[in-house]
Amino acid sequence: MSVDRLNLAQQDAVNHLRGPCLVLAGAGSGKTRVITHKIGRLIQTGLEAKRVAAITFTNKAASEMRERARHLIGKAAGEVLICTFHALGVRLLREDGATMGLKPQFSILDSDECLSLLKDCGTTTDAATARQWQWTISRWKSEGLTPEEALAQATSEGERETARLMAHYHERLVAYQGVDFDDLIGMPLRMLRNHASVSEKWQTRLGHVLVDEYQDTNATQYELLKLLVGTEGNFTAVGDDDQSIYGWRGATLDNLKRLPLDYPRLKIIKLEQNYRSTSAILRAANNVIGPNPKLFPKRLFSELGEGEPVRVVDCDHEMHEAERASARIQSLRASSVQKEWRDFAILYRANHQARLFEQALRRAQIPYKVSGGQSFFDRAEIKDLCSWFRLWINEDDDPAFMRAITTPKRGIGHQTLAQLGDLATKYHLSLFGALFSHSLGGVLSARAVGSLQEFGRCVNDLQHRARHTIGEEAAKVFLSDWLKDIGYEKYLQDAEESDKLAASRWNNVLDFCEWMAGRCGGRIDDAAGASGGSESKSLLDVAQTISLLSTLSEREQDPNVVTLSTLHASKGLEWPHVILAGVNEGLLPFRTDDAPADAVVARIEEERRLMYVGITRARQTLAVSWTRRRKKGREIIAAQPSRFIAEMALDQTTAREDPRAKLKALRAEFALKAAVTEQAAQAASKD
DNA sequence: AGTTAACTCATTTTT
DNA sequence: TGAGTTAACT
Repeated sequence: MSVDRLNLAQQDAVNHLRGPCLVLAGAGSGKTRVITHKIGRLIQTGLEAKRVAAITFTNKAASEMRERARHLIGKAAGEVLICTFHALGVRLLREDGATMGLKPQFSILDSDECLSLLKDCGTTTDAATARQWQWTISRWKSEGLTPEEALAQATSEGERETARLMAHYHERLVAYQGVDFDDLIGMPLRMLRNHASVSEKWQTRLGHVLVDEYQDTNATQYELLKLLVGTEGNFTAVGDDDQSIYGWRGATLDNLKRLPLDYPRLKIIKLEQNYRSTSAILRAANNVIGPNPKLFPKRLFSELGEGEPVRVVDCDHEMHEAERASARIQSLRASSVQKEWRDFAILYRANHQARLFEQALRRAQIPYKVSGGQSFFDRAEIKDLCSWFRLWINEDDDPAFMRAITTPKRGIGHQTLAQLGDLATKYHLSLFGALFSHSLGGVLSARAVGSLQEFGRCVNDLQHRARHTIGEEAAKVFLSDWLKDIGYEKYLQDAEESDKLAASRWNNVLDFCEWMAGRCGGRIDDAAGASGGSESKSLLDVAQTISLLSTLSEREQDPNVVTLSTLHASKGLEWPHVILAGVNEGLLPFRTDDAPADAVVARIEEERRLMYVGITRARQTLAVSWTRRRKKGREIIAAQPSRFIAEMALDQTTAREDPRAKLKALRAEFALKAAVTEQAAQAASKD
């Protein structure tokens, strides 16, 4: 391994091997390179690979990190614990959760299941209020509050009500042997706090902990990290206070402020050279972030040259904006050096804005992908299958039970299940546990009891076989037999109106099985970090880790297409050509008029960082567009450009939009009108 | 039990 | 504009 391609600041960060280290890594300053090199250096200087941990926020970041580490240091990278915060939490709990009364086979409930659980516990079935509860409770949990503490600090009757609900919700989770995502941080934290032997064990095991995107950590993650590294404090936190855009979900910059206080020996290193963007782009970025108060002042610079001026594009309305974005991509791609579709990205504030851009790109026959959106594992058919897996792992997982027993329909209706539920509650059993209760015959018909128990036996049988299904081929056979058994393909065909849709869902199922089998064969990386290496695993082992995943990492090699993404989802990525759309006052920054006065300042600061993140995604060219009118609900209102546009200091950094592009956009607009009238004509002829 | 018709209401989102 | 949910119906 060589250090010669690192600049001085990067070398400092890599060579500071003992004690606490904070690396303030500006956008595009090579932070992943620093992390991977530091992993390598730690191992090189004698630390066992398995005692090094690198923690990220997303599975994607973890996979990338693992890939780059393997590239740099080879085989030893496989031993390094590279995983998300949550996967680390899972590992802590599976190993030592017994100290908290948690079985090693506990289930992880996704947010939908938590939501229905909350509806169950609460007094309303209204989705909006349930979501509100969920959000509040998650917030409290991310601050490390127990239900009792939440109740104590609640300031309104509404909050007290929610806190009581939280207690109730928690009891139910314990009964299921289930945890939600926040628990994956909160429970290990309490475990390490309350059990000195466990925290000593982990402190000894981990020789150095590196944390990526440190500015995104919340209060519980800070404490967890603190307990993991002990008083020695052998850790490297890498982050950028200017890219903190997840405050609304509990991330707090206090974690950066506290670090020098909690660790007086903290070594602080700033990475200020940007290797990504031109000076013109970077200047715009610096100007936008400038007004924010600075925790650790830094100023990014680039040696890539001045580059193209940042363009500001004003549009009449949102559809016009989409057409011009599409036209810009076409004209840029046609100009000079050859460019790929994948070199372009359109970034916007909110998901729904994607639709207009999709239309425009489709009309122009430009291939694209919408990043974010619904994840593979959120699809109903995948969740159906996962509910069975979960039941094999943990019979007491009631949400999984409910889903599995009703998909496909097997003649067991609401009434029957309600009776079963009553019985389970009465005798403090899980639904599965109640299946074979002697009292069942008293409340249900023999027929109902029969089908319930048949389901139970079926689950037990599958569970037993899944445990002994090891390796890729065996898993394939098992899964296809199982799907045939429960008649899942037929279920999809019956449930779906169009054959086409049913076929595509069935295709998802097949993809998923293929992927599961691949993991059993050990040929796919274990992004959840349940176990390293590439040996064969049983189907049950594999099933244990999937609740943490959201994408099928393997088949997601970026195809050559234009990216549409929210600003939030764009963090950490980069493109040669970026279009920042909808940069309107009221959208970016998002409406600030209704917030309480003291919150407005903090809100604008975060919005400013969001704009900063957007700008710094661009390597070579950046266009910022806004509309003179925009839709708000049902009505169309006059709109202003975002204050951030003025703050980028236009006169120095920008130039007028190329008139030819305007012409092209005009032409595109005509094409659009034609398309619309055609559509209308078609619709009319249909009726 | 399952389907349709009216009705509401819209940031950011990973795990 | 559309998705998602509820209530009422068959």
